[in-house]
Amino acid sequence: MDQKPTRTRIVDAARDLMRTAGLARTTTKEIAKAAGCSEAALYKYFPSKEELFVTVLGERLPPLGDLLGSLAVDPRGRGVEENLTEIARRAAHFYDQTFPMVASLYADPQLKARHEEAVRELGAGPHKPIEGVDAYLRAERAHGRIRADADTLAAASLLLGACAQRAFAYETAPGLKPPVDEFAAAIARTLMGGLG
Amino acid sequence: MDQKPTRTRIVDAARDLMRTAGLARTTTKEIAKAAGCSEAALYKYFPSKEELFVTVLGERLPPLGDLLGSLAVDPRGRGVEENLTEIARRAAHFYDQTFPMVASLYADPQLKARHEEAVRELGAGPHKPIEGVDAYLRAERAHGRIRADADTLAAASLLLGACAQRAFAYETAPGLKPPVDEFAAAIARTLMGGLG
DNA sequence: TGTACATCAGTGAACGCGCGTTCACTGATGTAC
DNA sequence: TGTACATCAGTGAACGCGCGTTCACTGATGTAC
Repeated sequence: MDQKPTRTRIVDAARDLMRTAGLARTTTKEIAKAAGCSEAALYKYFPSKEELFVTVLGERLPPLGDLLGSLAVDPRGRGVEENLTEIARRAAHFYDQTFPMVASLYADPQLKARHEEAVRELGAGPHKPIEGVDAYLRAERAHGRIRADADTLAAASLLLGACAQRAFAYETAPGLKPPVDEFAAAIARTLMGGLG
Repeated sequence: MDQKPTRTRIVDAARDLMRTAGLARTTTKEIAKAAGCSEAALYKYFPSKEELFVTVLGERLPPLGDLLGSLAVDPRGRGVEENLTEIARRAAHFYDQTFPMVASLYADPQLKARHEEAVRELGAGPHKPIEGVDAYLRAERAHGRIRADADTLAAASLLLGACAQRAFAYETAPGLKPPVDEFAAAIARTLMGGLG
């Protein structure tokens, strides 16, 4: 049984620890142990621990923008509410996966700034999904499938905000956390129908 | 000019550093410098640095629940959309203030667990504001001021989720961050009116 | 009022530990002739 | 095919630094008689 290359094992191990053990407990010693190599080996592939972290954030954070793009392209197909449900489902899953790692960055502003700079250069960023859904909704509006006076940016903020918040709002009461499917359907329906 | 008591200065200094410098850079040395005392003085008031952090989180995190409670009590008064706008305004401000500190906790699961335990014992928690708004909306529904079939929990998740997400979604593009007042009004209006 | 002692908030200097990082080295694989 | 050397992935052990924490101490204030 051949192994994955050492570099890959190191980056994967670092990502797993960042997700589960927290940034502060993700030491070079722990990374090396999880990757099955020596601490010294880390420095054959990365000039510093910070550089390894930046690499993890750049290579191992799933991009959300793509999924939304593919939906936005096709204005026909299913109903708007169904599309919003699907968007919400994917977004909720995405935030569940990435939130702990991204939140960790608030503990280390220097690393956070480096990550944000890298993200900016790629033309990405946490506001991009909002813009993506906004663009999708504007397309639907142009086709007359939602109200002509709808505030598409506000609607996008509501939908994705609910999904993001779901990732951390139930930490102290995990039993109350709504299942993804029901949650996605409920917020899409409510957003479409309104309260008034 | 008399000073505040040393203990107060220490807790305030720790809170300020946690907010601005990040958990990882908030060392006993920096706290002492900011509080204008020696590092040894910290240990006259707190048995450990972690205990000081727990104290900061317990004594210096503004509670959001109260504000919502006062609104929910009064079913008369202004219109629902106005009330939702006010709730959103307060929530957005609250998350702007507290998000960086709470997010930091993801970097240190041990501290995070201790904080969550303390919060749970107080009967509080990040899902409580959602429940508060949910309760408010159910009261409005009982008075016939919103649709009889409205999903109040979903609506609460949407409203507060948007406010929470606003606190971090514009980190890479601060110029795009919507002003609180406009933002609150827009999401309340959109939530009331719906898209369909 | 003066003296002897107790209390208390706070300090400077040191301590040990774990961290990120570096160093000199090894053993396996490839290559020239 | 055998020999001498080069390359390369990876290591064990050490290093220095900054961290949280502790220690013996000080100087000011209160108190008993």
